[in-house]
Amino acid sequence: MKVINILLAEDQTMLLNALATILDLEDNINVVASCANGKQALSFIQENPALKIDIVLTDIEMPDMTGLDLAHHLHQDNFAGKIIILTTFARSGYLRRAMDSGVTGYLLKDSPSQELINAIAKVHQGERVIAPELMVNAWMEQDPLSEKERQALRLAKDGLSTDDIAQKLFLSSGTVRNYLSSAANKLNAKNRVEAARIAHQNGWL
Amino acid sequence: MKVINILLAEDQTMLLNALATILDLEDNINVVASCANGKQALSFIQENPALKIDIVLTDIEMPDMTGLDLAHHLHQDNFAGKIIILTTFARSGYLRRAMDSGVTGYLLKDSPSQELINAIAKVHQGERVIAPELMVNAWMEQDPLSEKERQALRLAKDGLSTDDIAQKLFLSSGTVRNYLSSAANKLNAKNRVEAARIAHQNGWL
DNA sequence: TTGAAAAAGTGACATTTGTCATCTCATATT
DNA sequence: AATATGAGATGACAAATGTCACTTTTTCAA
Repeated sequence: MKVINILLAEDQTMLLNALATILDLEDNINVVASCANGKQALSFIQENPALKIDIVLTDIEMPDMTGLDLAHHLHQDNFAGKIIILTTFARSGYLRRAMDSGVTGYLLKDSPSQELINAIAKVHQGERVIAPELMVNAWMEQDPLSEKERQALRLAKDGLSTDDIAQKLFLSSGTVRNYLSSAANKLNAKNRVEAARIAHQNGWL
Repeated sequence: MKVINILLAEDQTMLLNALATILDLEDNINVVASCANGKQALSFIQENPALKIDIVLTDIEMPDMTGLDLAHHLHQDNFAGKIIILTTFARSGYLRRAMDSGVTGYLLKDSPSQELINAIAKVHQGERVIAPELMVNAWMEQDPLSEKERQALRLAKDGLSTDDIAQKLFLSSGTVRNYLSSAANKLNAKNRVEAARIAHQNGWL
């Protein structure tokens, strides 16, 4: 029987350990590395070019380097294996970015662990596996925000004042207000706070 | 050897399944039930009074009923077993409420799975186990918010306007502004958004 | 190099939010 | 009955935010 070599990247140690254990219980799966973030995973892969890694299974939101950034880097390096994203969030923006980075599997942490095991087998055989929750509104509308609007929203989300945001972004406060106003407009929000919430929920921040 | 009977409550199915699997691998641990939220767990316990459950291991933030509410109910019902909280967040407000509900273990999902297994053994022997990250600022300052301030902040966090909040709480908009103002004051925040963020981070919402 | 587009800034005004002193009214206290 | 006490309301003002038309500056391709 062919063994599938897997690298894990997940910042929640409890889940990382638990996943490593249950995957290793499968006799056609071999966990070759457990990493706490994208940077660790990327380093490991680059420093062990001889090691055959069939699948990288990674979370998205992690410190140092996110799973999306990891996928992006691997894609550019022509990484030979497949990439599966395992995340809490059914955000269409995340899925889009994942697809753009050549990801072939996107599962939610809400699904049963057996589904992960099935997905690993399918992806290894060359299939795509996308959690059904995402297919629904996946191609809804894409991120309407400009980069500056995104940056301003990100700061506004934490309650920074217009002036504080202006300082951080090296912009005039008037410009910041313009950006936030247009962002709220694009997202049909009544104010910057609601706009930030909507953008965040869609994976646009 | 004495077997420890455990009930799990965790809304993230992947983690729930994985934890159930690795705990069942331990030969002195028996997972008697896996529940998706506090309500399910409470029902199961109430409907199976004959079943001996030594430990309830529960997440906090879950739909329908949180782990803190579950602990509160069990405490009032004089539940015979121990309760261990397993959560992502090191929020002092959560810990305080947990302690008030007779919880004897509080672990973070950031810690390795082996630590959970150790904690289960210790708690079963009557010890308390609190994640060290919590001890640091645990008794810092307690929740300074009034109930109305809390409610107002919760709504303000999502970007509701003063008037919207007033409607939902059946208060005049002036009163809402007073509450939000005094909340921001208590939390040393510059505005309602920052106040909501601080309160949320401390587990006060 | 020039001229259209994009990015950033300005100014004016309306609306919302923050602050605070004060008022009302129902509920306890004695 | 007299009086505290606290939740909620009000009004006035300051400050921040939202909106929009318009100007200036930068960028970059023809």
